[in-house]
Amino acid sequence: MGRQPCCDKVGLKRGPWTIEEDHKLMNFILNNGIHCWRMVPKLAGLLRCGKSCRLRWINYLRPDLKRGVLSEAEEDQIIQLHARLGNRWSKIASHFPGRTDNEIKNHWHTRIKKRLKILGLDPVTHTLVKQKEKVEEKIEINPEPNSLKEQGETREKENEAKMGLDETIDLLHDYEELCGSLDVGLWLNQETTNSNSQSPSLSLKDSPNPMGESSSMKEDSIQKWVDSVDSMLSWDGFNQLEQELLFLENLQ
DNA sequence: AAATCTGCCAACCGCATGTTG
DNA sequence: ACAACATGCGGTTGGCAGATT
Repeated sequence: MGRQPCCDKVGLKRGPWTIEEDHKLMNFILNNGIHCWRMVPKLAGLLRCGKSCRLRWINYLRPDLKRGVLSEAEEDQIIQLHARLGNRWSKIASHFPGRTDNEIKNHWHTRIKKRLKILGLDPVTHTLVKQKEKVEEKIEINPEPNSLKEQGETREKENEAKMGLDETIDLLHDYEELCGSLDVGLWLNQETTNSNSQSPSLSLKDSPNPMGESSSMKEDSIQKWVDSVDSMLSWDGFNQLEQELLFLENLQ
């Protein structure tokens, strides 16, 4: 026979995590580490399944998380990596210490996809779509204006479309500069082959990181964190959580 | 001021893969 | 070798906040 089930899901809490739950989970992990996620909620006194605890820790509570919006440089690197790796968010996230796959995935769907569309690029294949036709369609909205007002509106639309085109060309140029030296076409071909065969050649260990970050650097930073777990009990975020919890307790 | 729309993000769900007995 | 389970991953969704009508 195999192992025991992960969780029975009956009577388990779902939805947003409270400060108190965060505090319990973080306190438990900092004191005991992670050996088995199934046991974590039970031992930490949480009415959550292990999966939910794991997700909360990885995406929100981990002390090595980098907060704040992604920089333009990070965004550019995500585009490069996506061209190369596709939707393998965890692989992409591994190039950004302190960033989570969920964060990068969300950022991709909310920001980067739009940016690529403006560039006239297909976010999936990273290839050009017929941008010029789109602009011409926009100009053709009202081909024969009758009144002066309509003529003015038409001119406005034309200018808007032309400005959009100029902006797009600039952005496209940037994109070419960004990806040109990286031979996206070659990557795409490699990736098509590799994704079919699940080749390990794209793993962090084997492929050099274009930004010069290595998996050993990441491991090193994690090791530093592990080494300093004791002092973590006084780190800022944790203190803040503790204060918030005390505040809530005082309210009750 | 209220209603509606839009963007964002945390969290969930289900599947794939790895691990254990 | 196989079944049962744990873990990791990517897709999707629900709900909140701010913007717009």
